[in-house]
Parts: sequence; structure tokens; C-alpha cells
Amino acid sequence: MNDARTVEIAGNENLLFLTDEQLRKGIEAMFFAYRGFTADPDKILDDQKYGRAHHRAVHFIHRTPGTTVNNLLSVLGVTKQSLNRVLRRLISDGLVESKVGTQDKRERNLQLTVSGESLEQKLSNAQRRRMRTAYRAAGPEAVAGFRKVLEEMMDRDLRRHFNAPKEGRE
Amino acid sequence: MNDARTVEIAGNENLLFLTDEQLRKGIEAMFFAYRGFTADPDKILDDQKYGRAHHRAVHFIHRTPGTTVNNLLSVLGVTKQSLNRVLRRLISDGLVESKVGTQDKRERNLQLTVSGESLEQKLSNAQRRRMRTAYRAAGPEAVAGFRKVLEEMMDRDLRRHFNAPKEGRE
DNA sequence: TTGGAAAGTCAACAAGACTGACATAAAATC
DNA sequence: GATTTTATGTCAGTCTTGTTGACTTTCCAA
Repeated sequence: MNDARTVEIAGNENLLFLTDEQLRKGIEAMFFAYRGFTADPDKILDDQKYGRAHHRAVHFIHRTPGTTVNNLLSVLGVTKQSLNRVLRRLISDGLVESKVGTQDKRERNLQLTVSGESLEQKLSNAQRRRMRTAYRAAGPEAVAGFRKVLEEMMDRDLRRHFNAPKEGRE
Repeated sequence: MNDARTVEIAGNENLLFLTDEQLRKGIEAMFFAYRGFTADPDKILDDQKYGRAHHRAVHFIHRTPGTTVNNLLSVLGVTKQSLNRVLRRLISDGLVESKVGTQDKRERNLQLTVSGESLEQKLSNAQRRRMRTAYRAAGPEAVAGFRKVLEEMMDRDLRRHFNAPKEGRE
């Protein structure tokens, strides 16, 4: 971690000289950290026989209430058939409500029911707890760096969803 | 990102005050970044009809040549039956070699063949390229912070594998 | 020497991704 | 008004990758 050397170049630009070994460490850190990151919600979901796909749907419906199926598809990056199976179950279990669109009646507006919100809270509390603990242990400068690198690692077209906090539609 | 305030507390300890919104951003950053992180290898794997599980096996066999199935299991965190299916295919495709252990004949020592190494190179080159680009764009301090937060986010018992670079066994 | 534990294999099943085809309703366009 | 496009939903089939359960081989210790 602290063996990545930096060199000052004319001006105030600096380059990182990264060995394959340092990059491998970063790659594995990503792998192990993501496992930790999903571990707590996974445990909760398993009780109700849901999977990560349900978690993702619930998360983004919570984040953007009234979002359409198409919107959700482009954020999640899965096929409609795949999402449909998940949504169907969430709807029939009474966690998600699907209402015919007001302007465009072809669309469906999705939102969480009371029990949907309650599951979302359980899941995000668990995930936030871990994130908060990690942030606190690492300190504020580390957090800023963490966010910066993650953002650079995203695909360009996904970064769009990331930077659109309150309305999913472009 | 830069709205996380820090407060100096008696001594030189500082606390982060994190709003749910800031934590949510971190959670989504993790989600989108991980997608980017796996996107390039996924494309390569798809050509040869392999999945992420094959990638992980190839990666860790490369990292720790001669490792046993059991070792690999504890790193990957899946059941031996699940891993076995993946290994069986890699072996029959001639990417991995499995040799009966010399001391303990119950064990199998795994290593990549020449074509296994070649696939590993293709995959890790793609992944390193993205990681390197992100690191360069974010800068050295950001990278240090990134690594610090990721390490804090891992499960304790997984951190062990992370910090054991050249031999998988405890 | 025998009985249990450990390492690995085989079989069967489930979740969740995928493709492809098709249906319906509403909106947009010609 | 007729046609095409869009948004959504569904059925069927495939693939990867996770699971549990049952089994073999090997090792070790009582």
C-alpha cells in the first residue's frame, strides 16, 4: 500500500509507478471487500429466501420511488425477463406496488409498500453499519480516496446513474 | 464526498459524522464500481463460455501454485462441490493440472498449465489495465485511502487470506 | 485393526442470469 | 385511420454457480 512510489513531474502532476503485485493486491482487496460488503444483507435475505437480485431491486425502488421498469432495467443492467421474475415475486409478496403510469399508461410506476420499506431498512441498516465502521476506522482522507477510486473504476455509462441521486431518468 | 465533516476531539482522534445519504452513496459506489471491475474479464470469459467462478479459481491457483482444493475452498468461500465442478472443467479443458499430493495422497496439488497461465494473463491484464487507469486518475493519496477502506470492509477471517500473499495456508 | 475424520467426487436441485418468441396495450407517426 | 414503435409482461429453454446429500479413498489415532 505504501510502496507505491510517486514522482513529481514538471508542473504539479504526479505519476504513480505501479507494479503488477500492487495492482494484484488492489484486485484482491476489491474481491474480498465486496464479499464483506454483501455478507450482512445476504444473511438477512436468506431468512426470507430472497437473493441479492431482490436486494438490488428493493434498494433502487427505495432510492427512486415511482421509477419505471425500464429505468430499473438500465440501472441494474439485467434483462427484463430476469428482473420480471424478481419483481413478480416482490409484488405478490406485497413488498412492491406497481401502478399504471398516469401520463403514459404503458409504464408502470414502482414503489415500496410499508413492509417493503421495512425490509429495505433492515438491509440498508446492516450495510450502513459496516460501511460506517470501515469509514470510521479508515478516517476521512481515506474515505475521500476510496470514493474517488471507485468512481474512476465505474463504466462511463454507469457513472451517469451514480451521479443522478434523486431521479433515475437521464 | 467532501461534505463529510470531521471534528477534532481531545487528543488527536477524529470522528466522522456520516449522514445516511453519504453512506448510501458509498454503498452505490461499491455496487457500480464492482460491476466495472468485473466487466472486462467477464467479456473475455464469455467468449470461452466460462464464468466468474472460473476466473476466481484461475486467479488463486496462479497466485498460489500447488495449492490444495481445501485451501482454495477457504479462500473462495464456496462449497467443495461447487468448486469441484469448476475445477473439473478447467482440468478437462487442459487449463489446470491436478496432481495427487506427495505426503498426503488425499490432497490434490493444483497448478495452471501453459494455456491456463495464458488465460490468466489475458484476464489479469484486462483487470489491471482498469485498476491502473483508475489509480492514475485518482492519485496516490486516493489509492492509499481506497486500500485502507477496502481492508476495513473485509470480514476478519477473510482478511487473513488477503494478508497472506504467497502461501494460502494459514 | 478398526473406526472416524478429512479430501475429494458424483448426482440432483434451485436461483438467477441469459436468449428468443410472442402478446397486449398505449403512444407516436405517417 | 392505419401502421409502427415503445413499454411491459410472459413462456420456454439454456447456462453458470450456488446448495445438500451420499459416496470413495486415504490417513490417523484410539
